[in-house]
Amino acid sequence: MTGWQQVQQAVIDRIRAGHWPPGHQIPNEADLARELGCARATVNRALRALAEEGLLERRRRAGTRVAPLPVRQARLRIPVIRAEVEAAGRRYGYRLLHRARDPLPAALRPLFPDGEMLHLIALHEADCAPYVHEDRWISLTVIPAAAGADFAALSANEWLVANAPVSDGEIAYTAGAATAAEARMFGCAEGTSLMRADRITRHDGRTVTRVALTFRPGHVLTLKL
Amino acid sequence: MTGWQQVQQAVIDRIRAGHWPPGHQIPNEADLARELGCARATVNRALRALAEEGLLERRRRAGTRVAPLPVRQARLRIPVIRAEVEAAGRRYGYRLLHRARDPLPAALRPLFPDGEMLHLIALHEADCAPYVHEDRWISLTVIPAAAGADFAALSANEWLVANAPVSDGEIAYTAGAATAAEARMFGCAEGTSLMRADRITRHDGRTVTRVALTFRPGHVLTLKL
DNA sequence: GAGTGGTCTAGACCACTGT
DNA sequence: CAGTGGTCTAGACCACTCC
Repeated sequence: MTGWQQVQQAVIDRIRAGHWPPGHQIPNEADLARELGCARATVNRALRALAEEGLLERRRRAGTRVAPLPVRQARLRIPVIRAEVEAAGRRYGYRLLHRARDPLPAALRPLFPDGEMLHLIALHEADCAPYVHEDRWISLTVIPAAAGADFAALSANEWLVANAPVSDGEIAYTAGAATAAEARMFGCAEGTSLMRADRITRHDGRTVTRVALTFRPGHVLTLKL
Repeated sequence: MTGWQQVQQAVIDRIRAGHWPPGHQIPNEADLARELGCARATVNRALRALAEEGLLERRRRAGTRVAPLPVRQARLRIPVIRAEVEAAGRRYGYRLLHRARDPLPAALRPLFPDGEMLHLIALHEADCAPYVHEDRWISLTVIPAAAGADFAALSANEWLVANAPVSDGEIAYTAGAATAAEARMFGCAEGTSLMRADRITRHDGRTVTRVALTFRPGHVLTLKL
């Protein structure tokens, strides 16, 4: 009965009971281990998991504290669009609409200092209906192999997850009104609310790719707590 | 040079190099430890982290496989709205607009079988301008103490994180058009695109609270890969 | 039944950082 | 400088599950 999950529960219980209020420094690992009758490694495992969840804050030498404002975190599983469509039992389609070494718009200049870029525009379809519109820029300086990839056969996303080392990035979601062109494409009224995503992927501090996605009307973004 | 991060990198390198294609079963922990010259616990730590990231799939007896389609995951830190506003250097305001034991709408009936509910409507403000509109239902069966809480002084979210044990839940984001009432509240045109969130929080399989949030125009939802 | 990952232990050393 | 968490080790036992 000395599992790390029990240790975790014991800590949670004391926080909930008010014995350890927000901001309070809790005993160090060695003391907790002695008190709970387990090895320090077990306590470490339990506390590390709680810190990842945002319930605790840990710093060397400074010790472990109860987070002042417990920040809840949710996980978003970002599916490859093809998998998302097929999981819904619909037929996936992909059409490459544009591919060229276009000059980089000024707005994106800060992201890609080197400038040698590949520009792709594509449409993902579900049962032959437009599903997601994709406007992507890929740095040929960071990923030279992209110049020779056949993006008409395989979507850029799928090619990149298999061929590009990725370390970090961000996604920003916003709600926006459909332009006239988007309204035509999705068969909706101009001004309809659409979900947009702007995704930047980096490796070693250099931007690998930036993609602007526009989802069909009614798209739902689901996250698990 | 036998840290778990080095083990992790070694595994990633082999996957990238194509030695271990998607779906391939990789050597077991003991063999990998011997080959890389470290303890099995170190290999375990590395592989467990990669499995959490979605790059590997692990099952007892069946071994460890490279995920067929590496599902990238992003983390959303869900801030307490007050902290979000204050972090932007703006003054936070909170107004409780409605509080009553209203009858549960039929649409929400399946979520709360027991039916004794508290209904709250509130507005979060930044620099006196509407920031987020909140429409919340709290189960008094699951959280009886909520009946006596002073939600005029402290937002329901902050009260709940401090007083309600929470195990899991979901958030669903959508883009929608502003209703006439929302347009008046936010000072925007009717039909303006707004980000909405529908959040359900559970404990022990019972729904604790359900909240519908409507964000001011231009809200950006940012996630880190 | 046997092989795999999941976990625990006791001890040790290291890295960081507050004082 | 000293105290804390971060990590590694070698060994052990257990839980699950495929064969």
